[in-house]
Amino acid sequence: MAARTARAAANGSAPRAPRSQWGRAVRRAAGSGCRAAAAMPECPELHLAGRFINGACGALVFAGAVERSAVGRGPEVPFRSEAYSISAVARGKELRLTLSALDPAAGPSAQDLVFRFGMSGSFRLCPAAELPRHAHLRFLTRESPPRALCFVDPRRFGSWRLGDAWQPERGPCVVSEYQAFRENVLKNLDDRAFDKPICEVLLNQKYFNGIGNYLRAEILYRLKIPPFEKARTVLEALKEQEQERRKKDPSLTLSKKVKLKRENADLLELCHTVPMEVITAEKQLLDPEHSDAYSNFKKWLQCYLVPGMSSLRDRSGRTIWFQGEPGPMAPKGQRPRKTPCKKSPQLKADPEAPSPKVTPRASKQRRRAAANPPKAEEEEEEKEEQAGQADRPRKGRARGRRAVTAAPASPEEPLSVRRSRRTSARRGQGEPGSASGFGAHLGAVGELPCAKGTEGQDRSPRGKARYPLAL
DNA sequence: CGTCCACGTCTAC
DNA sequence: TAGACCTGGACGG
Repeated sequence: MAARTARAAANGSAPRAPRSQWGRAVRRAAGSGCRAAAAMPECPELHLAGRFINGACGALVFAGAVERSAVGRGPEVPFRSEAYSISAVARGKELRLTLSALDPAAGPSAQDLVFRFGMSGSFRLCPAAELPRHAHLRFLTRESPPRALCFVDPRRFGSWRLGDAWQPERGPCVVSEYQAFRENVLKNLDDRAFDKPICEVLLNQKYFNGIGNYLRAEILYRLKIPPFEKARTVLEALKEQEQERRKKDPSLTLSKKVKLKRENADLLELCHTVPMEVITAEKQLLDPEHSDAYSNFKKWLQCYLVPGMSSLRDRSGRTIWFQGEPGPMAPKGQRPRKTPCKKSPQLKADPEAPSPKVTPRASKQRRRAAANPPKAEEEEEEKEEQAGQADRPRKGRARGRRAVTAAPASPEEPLSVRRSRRTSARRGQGEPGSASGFGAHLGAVGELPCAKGTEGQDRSPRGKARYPLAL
């Protein structure tokens, strides 16, 4: 596709195609008797996982013990019952499962678990005989060919803990506790946390529980807020706006107020409504009939991973996608990378490259620490029978599923690769295996609440800055 | 085959 | 504020 050829064009620095683990997981699940809650773990996905579990498992009866893989990053679950049900509720980037014995007289009556999904966690319901790889926690149904509700997490950054407590440091959920979330932010603007650029603060789960990397880009993009504007500046302004609005309101009818509010949503409101769009839209994504989940999601994205947008590394090394000015607190020494617009490569010698020019070195390096002791191979999965007791046998390469590459048996090979990240080493977009690239066939989207309006191509309307601050 | 990148926390200098 | 923690897909050579 054009975007791909455009690749090296621009600055020779276009971010690479989206790694579609997500789409893959969904498609794979759809094709194999598995039902899946989509992964892309930010709060919409956690909420959808909860909805998926309540919907797909609400009527199921589970039985026996909870199985854990040898490498899962969480404790054994000390619950066993001849018949129990499972329900779920999400809060920000956490998901709580409640296992409830149907006959409480017969043993432990309930057990709560709180999950975090890391970068790759998801839940799936599959035939127990066909467990997916990396199914680190499994709840088995009592049916005759049993099925398993699995917590699947290839990268194992996810985890679970026993008990019903949410992580105490995390703030109210942007989706399910909007008012509390809003107040928590506005009441604490003197916190040093808000000294940072808005794009970095949006990832602070103490205040923005549920926002992750794709949501922050989408939210800032909607308002055209420069990502490296100071957070307090942005949010204080919003406080005043709120009061202004309140003054004018009395004269308006309720429906007008509602309309006004929707059309002038501020940053904190968007922290609620943007994730809500995903939750609403993804009814289809969870629907196994809808094999098109991933491409629908891609079409929904207006900024994150979108060709034509700029990107920079923030101070924690995460890529922030945006359009227009990066803002005053942008890290120096990085050129904003512009991804090629899908059509013509026209290499605009990146017009806006505000200040930075110096040192082409990126600030963040991913190093491969040699700290990889020869890992004891783990079989995990199917038969890791005992091994349970061992407090933490982790650290293995989980090569489940025989087949392929049984992982080099060479414990040597410290893998101490130093990764120098050339700022320029990024490539083009394009999603092989998916007929529709970004921006293609927008007409087909149908129901997706695409605020952009589906005026066909052109994802970068470069238009109206809604950002109220003088810069 | 090697390199780069990814939806997120954590803890150790 | 660097890393560590992981797997795996895409791409370049």
